[in-house]
Amino acid sequence: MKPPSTTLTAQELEIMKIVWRLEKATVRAVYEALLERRKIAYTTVMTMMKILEQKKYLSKSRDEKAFVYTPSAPRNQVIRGMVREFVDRVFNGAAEPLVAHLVEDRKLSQKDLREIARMIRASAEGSKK
Amino acid sequence: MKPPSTTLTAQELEIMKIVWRLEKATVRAVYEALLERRKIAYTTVMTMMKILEQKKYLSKSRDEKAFVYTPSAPRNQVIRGMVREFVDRVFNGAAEPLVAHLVEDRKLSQKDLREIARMIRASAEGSKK
DNA sequence: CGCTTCGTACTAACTTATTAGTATGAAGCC
DNA sequence: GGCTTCATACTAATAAGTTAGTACGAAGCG
Repeated sequence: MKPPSTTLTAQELEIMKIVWRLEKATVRAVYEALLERRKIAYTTVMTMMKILEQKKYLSKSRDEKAFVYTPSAPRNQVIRGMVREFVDRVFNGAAEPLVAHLVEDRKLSQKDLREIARMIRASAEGSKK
Repeated sequence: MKPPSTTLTAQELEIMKIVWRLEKATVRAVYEALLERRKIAYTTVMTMMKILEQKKYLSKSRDEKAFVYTPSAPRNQVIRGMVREFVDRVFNGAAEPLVAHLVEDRKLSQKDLREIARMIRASAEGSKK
């Protein structure tokens, strides 16, 4: 009785990004957005979106001619889940080493660093009070 | 002429974590370490380690009776690659939103936050000079 | 020496992911 | 009305990942 898989694969995430951006989209709209990046068949997109519906990331409703898909959960919530899963899988749940990697790898600009420092202060305030 | 796949899957990473910890290991050693967590067959571990050798994450050398596997690359380097891939795939290369999620999700303790602040200062020093 | 243990190589079964083709029906145009 | 367009449902082919069984040789033991 286990829910099978449920995590977003790389290509599923690509599609979700598009639907989040458009807020709602038909298969055709997603197909055309994807075409700008790579060759893909219309039916392939349809299959993927059907899977995303099964996985509960999208829900569909009929509108005139074609189905319109909308995200079942906000982007932030889903991404947060992916970050959690990644931190658990790679760092056994410890987030600090991940940030250490980002800092060492110069993935963060000076502006980013200032922004993070600001968030840290805000977070410290929030949990102090 | 492209190298097929090359990324570490979840179970491959589990094995790599063990080998990194032991520094070098036979199939049996990894098998026994894995058994503490879950039921798995000896030959399954062997197959996985053979795949890891093909993917160039492990290299083997004969020692007395059995093969001894050693990591081909240091842990930090491989993990850094995984972080990069994740940041690219999920955040289109932007690391700052990832940290924002960690902060919002309270994944970082006060101690972590202080440590990160320290790293940020060190990084600022390093790039300033 | 014959039997058990340990190790490797090879093979296999099953699952999930990825991509796309075919069939079919509704809608619109000339 | 017949042809093209667009949409869905169903089917399929391939690849990758996961797990493990079988065959077989070497080593050690009683």
